[in-house]
Amino acid sequence: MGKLRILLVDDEPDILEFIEYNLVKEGYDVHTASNGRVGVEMAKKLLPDLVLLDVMMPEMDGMETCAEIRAHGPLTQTVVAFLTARGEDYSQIAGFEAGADDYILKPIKPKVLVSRVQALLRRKRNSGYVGGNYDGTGLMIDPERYVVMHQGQELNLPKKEFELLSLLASQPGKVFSREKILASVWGTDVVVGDRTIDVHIRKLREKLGDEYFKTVKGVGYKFVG
Amino acid sequence: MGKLRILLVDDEPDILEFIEYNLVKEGYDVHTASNGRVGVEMAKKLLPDLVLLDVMMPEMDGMETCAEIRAHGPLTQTVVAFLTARGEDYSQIAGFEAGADDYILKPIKPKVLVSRVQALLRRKRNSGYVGGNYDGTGLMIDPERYVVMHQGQELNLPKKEFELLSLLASQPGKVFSREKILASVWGTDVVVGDRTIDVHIRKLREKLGDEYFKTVKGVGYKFVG
DNA sequence: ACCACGCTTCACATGCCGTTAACTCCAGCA
DNA sequence: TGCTGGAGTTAACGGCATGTGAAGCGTGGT
Repeated sequence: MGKLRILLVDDEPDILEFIEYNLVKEGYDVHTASNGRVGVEMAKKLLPDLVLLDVMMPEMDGMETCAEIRAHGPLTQTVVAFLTARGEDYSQIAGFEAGADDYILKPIKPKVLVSRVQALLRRKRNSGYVGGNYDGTGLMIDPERYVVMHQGQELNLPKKEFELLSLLASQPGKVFSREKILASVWGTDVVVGDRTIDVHIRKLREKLGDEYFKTVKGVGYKFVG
Repeated sequence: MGKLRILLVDDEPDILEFIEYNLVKEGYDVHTASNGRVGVEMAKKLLPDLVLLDVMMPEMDGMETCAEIRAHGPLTQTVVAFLTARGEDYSQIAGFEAGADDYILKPIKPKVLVSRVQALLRRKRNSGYVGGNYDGTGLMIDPERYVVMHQGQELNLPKKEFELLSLLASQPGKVFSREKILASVWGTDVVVGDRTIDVHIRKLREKLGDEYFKTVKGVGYKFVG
């Protein structure tokens, strides 16, 4: 699981550079496009996790770009946010209707931008911080470092256990069927016995506590944060 | 379907009145509180769909209020958004970390406010489907998490009961024949005795209340929201 | 070569959940 | 009133999905 990819579309080079600088500094994989047309093409190839779109652009504006992105199947999981200048209130309205998930107000302040982006990506896939807080009671999964923080302890999990945990915790509360789990963690072509998943679940329960993993008989397992 | 309930918490009467006016006009069921403490109490009773929280409040600020709301089980489905004045940038950061779903910038413009609120509630509605209504007496079935919310309580139903409930509640008022129920929940090839459906219906009646399930003698059962 | 570790499998235990059977209840009908 | 058929109720049974401990098996490091 690599860095989170962000696609940035704006026609003003200064803004592109400014935002890119701040997001790269935070460890994101940032790509840029200077107009909507190119943006859509790049989005289709990159499959970014987040697209930041300037509303005001020549040739193809943010709304239109957003609509095209929304219309492309593989990008349904992508979060789209608008960059908009103060006073363009109607942009906000139309933007939400066009399927935007959020908008960020210009002029952009680095801290706000980063916080907003983090919140959006967290909302998309909770793979980052699970359990809601940093105060030790929760669970924090770091897919980049392959490390789990639990009650202030750094825990190194074996590959399969980590991937299983990541999957379940990516959408807390959601039930994953054994089928889905197998397909996602083991791959569709691998064949393993019935009890394999149970055993891994048990190991996670041993290491992290019983309360995190709920069995839904006949259906699958779910992670409860 | 009842009106969507919104709880508004702010210490400035002018703002309360202004926002309330605009939201009531849109058909929402708006309640107000003038400080965080009262807000939390009201939220627990009302189980609103959306809470709008001013960040700057005496006694108990928005962040704290949000944390308390987030900590209350029955309110997990509730969307929380902050109202914040321009320039309070750090509020935004802390706000997202405190579990807010969005924040709305002051000064508030009616159209933006309404658009924002609609977007938030739409996002909420997409997360689970409802058999019945939002007004607390209702029932919310979440197929993804395999749970049923009932009177603010999270209910875990066994597989067959859940599927039976899902089927009946998918079209409230419609009568499903025993034949159809068997075909849908049990499958066409499985053969079970006459009383099996009755028993499951009874279990649902025990857990959710008699009033939801109406028997139509000689025909089948129907769910009444 | 040995050990440690991670992944899988096996054999058995456990307990929930679905089903059934044997009733009772109720309404319609003659 | 008694008969009849459909539905409600209850408890008990037993299967099967899952839990569990231990034992294989391959691999990579020392």
